[in-house]
Amino acid sequence: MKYDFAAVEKKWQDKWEETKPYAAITGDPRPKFYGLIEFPYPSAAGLHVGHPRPFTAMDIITRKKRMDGYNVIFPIGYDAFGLPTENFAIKNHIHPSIVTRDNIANFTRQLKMLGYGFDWDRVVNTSDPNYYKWTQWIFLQMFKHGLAYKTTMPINWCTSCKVGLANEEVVDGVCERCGGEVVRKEKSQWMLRITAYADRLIDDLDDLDYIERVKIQQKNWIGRSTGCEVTFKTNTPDDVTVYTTRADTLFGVTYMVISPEHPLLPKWKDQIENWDEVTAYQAAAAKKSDFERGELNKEKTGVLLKGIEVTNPATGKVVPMFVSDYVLMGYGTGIVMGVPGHDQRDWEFATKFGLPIVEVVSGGDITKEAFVAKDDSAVMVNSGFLNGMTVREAIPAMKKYVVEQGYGKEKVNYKLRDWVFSRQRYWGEPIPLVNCEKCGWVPLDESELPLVLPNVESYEPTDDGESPLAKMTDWVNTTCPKCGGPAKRETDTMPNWAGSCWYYLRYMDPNNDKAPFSKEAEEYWGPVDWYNGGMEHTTLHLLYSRFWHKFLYDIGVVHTKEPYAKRTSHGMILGRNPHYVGYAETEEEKQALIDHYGSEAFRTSVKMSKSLGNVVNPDDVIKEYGTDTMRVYIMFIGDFEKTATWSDEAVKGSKRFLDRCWNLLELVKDDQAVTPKNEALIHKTIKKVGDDILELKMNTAIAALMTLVNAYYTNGCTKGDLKPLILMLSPFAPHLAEEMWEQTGFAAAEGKMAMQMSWPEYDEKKTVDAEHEMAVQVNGKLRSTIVVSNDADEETVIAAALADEKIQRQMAGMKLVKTIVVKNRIINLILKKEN
RNA sequence: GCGCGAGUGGUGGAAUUGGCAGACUCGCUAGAUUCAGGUUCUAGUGCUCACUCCGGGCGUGCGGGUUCAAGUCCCGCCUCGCGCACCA
Repeated sequence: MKYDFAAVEKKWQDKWEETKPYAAITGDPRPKFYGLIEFPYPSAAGLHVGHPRPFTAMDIITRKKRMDGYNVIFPIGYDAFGLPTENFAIKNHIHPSIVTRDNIANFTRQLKMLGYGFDWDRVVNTSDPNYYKWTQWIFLQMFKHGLAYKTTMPINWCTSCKVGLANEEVVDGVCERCGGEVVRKEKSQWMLRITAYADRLIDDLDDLDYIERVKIQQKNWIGRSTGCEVTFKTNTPDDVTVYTTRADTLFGVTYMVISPEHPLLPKWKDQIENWDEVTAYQAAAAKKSDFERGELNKEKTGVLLKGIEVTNPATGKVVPMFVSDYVLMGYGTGIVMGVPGHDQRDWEFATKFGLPIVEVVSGGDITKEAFVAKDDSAVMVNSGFLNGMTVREAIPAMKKYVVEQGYGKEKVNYKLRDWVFSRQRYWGEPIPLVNCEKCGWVPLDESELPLVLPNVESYEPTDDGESPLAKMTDWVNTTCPKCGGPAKRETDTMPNWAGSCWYYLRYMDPNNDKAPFSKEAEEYWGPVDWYNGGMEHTTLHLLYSRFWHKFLYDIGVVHTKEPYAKRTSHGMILGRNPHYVGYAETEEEKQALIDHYGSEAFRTSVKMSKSLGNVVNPDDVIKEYGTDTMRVYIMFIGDFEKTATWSDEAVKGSKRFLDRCWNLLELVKDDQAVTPKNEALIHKTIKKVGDDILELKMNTAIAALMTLVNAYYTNGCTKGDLKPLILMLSPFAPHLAEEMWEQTGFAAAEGKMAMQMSWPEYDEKKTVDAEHEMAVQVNGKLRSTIVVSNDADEETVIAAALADEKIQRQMAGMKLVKTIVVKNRIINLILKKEN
């Protein structure tokens, strides 16, 4: 009887739809387990093969957890606001809400087809007013607590999307989403004060079970550094303050540099003798994009500020000041002390402008390059009272001196900037604030929420940088909730990251219309026990939502400091590179590819993309092989954390494995006892598969199941053998497992589906074979193997090894000088020539 | 440049504390089953020398080292991927 996957999968999916075995029960006495995957953005293209990798993995984990007796919540939803939908809507003249509705319907169909154990009664949609009402509510709480503020600042403006971007959304100087050119534009923007949480976002990582590279990346992104500010006197009415982490090098300062955007420059206009030259430099710097300015290895530029003198507080010496764009206005104080002996950038600048280079830390050759000591045990020279100290000692000594003398203070700095929270686009949450001439920015009353996104005629973005909502004068003109006077609504919308900051909380109580979620639900389900998602969200969504959660904790809305107890990450699924030179059939084709693509063509696999024609559609795979095959293959493809390349060929192996499982039904003996020859392997497999699932090693778990099935074919198979196999198969291939469970009569006997059974138990003692094969080495080289009983002592084992025929041959003319025995593994005999 | 990770057969990838390298796949070879096979089953498959048999040598990016024993540990390199990037 051939396995009819299409009919069987449909049958069980219908049954699950009807009986809802995946419903999560708030308040249930069983221990809870909250497994979370990043909810998809419902694009018009539908699900691609990248989605099933993390989804299937968490589906398997949550199924295993259910079998271990947990009350599991495994929810799904849609991150539905955002630019691609809006752009698609504009292009096809369909309203974004319609596009979203259709895309969600398609995603839902595909996700159901994959047989995931989601609780479909908890679906959330961030663009639903019942949802974004609470996104707006949280924003208002932030506003009331001073964490949201409006300011005019240069922002990253994507010329193609016509929208402002957060720093995190600019990659290699272009828009992360569309690759469009990003320029600087002065705009009045809503900002969220994420920097107020910088320390906690770093420090609280220590107690979390996140994979290390996520922690490291977040720490690096926040970029905390501890140093001090030092104030220098000038010959102007203004002192200048610099930030440095290397206070120990203060004696090595030979010049100062100020950023071209620094507000002190215009103040000094009359005192700067070469003002024309300076303004010309400022103009040139302003023209460059951030990306150009940041490009390394380019030659340093700058202009001496003639007439400005700065006094080094440590030495009392007067040094010149320059303006140069290698100093950033956005970090530190916008003014830097130049220590060319011990900072490579300063060294390059000083070399170019012929400035003196002083050695204050010994150990390098500062005529060739700056000496930046790798460890802090280098010794100070030419540094007054610091002489003879190590760098390690000198830094605090100088800090102390600076503070005591009143020259400055200790200071912590961060690379993290506040979060640009406005978008000049239509398809996002309206910001629930109005601007009153008298009262300024006033929040809507909470009873007014949700502030619904109005229907507009034209939601196309504008070149002037105003939101499409700005044209809706009826909607924009309103009254002030405070004084009743005329006021205007904010017309920018929130970024698409807003809705995803708290969706995991809404899942706990998705239909609540009195609060974002009930206290009981949050106290029962929180925090998320295991969250899997892409590395690309580490410094975006993951950081943002930790920030929001901490704020909610501070105002008493949630009971945990952190939203996610554990975070893992999956690797990308790549497609075959059709331009890989090795795939070319003729020499001419090969040459043409090399000429045309250069080194790029040498990669065997690349990101899937429509233009390359290497996109794999899950629908097609499921149609040809079935859902269970898709699930097993995407897990078997390789190490979960690493990138993997899709192979149509290899899918067959998973299909064949499932067919072999099914075909066991034809040879199974109607006997509830376990076949003795299979017993140890069954116990070993139960242990291994169970452990592997919870370590995300699905590939080796499946390999172990394959080994077990192969053994059944060799040793024979009873119903007693089949039972644990079906149960172990159930998280991976739930449809096949249920069908086999039913066909073998277990379903009737147990009165439950396989997925509702307990995970099979194993006996540690029975995982050990009665006999072991041991390797016998002579002088470290494998020469033979012997079989010994499990409890054989060392003497017996050595005796057996020496009695072995092959070993006997090795022994001729040799004497035994030493033996090493590793229990159940290896015997190493050290032989020497007999003289 | 800095940070993180990875280099293992024709292929994807396995290998607890250092303990038989290549589990499990795909592919390939041979045989069986089948009207047929893009089905199924059985056996084989790192390279190489010897193949009548016993067997020998070499093998985890490169070069050294520690050890009875190294894919795994140490030192020095190379290559690739990802992240950050003038952060003072």
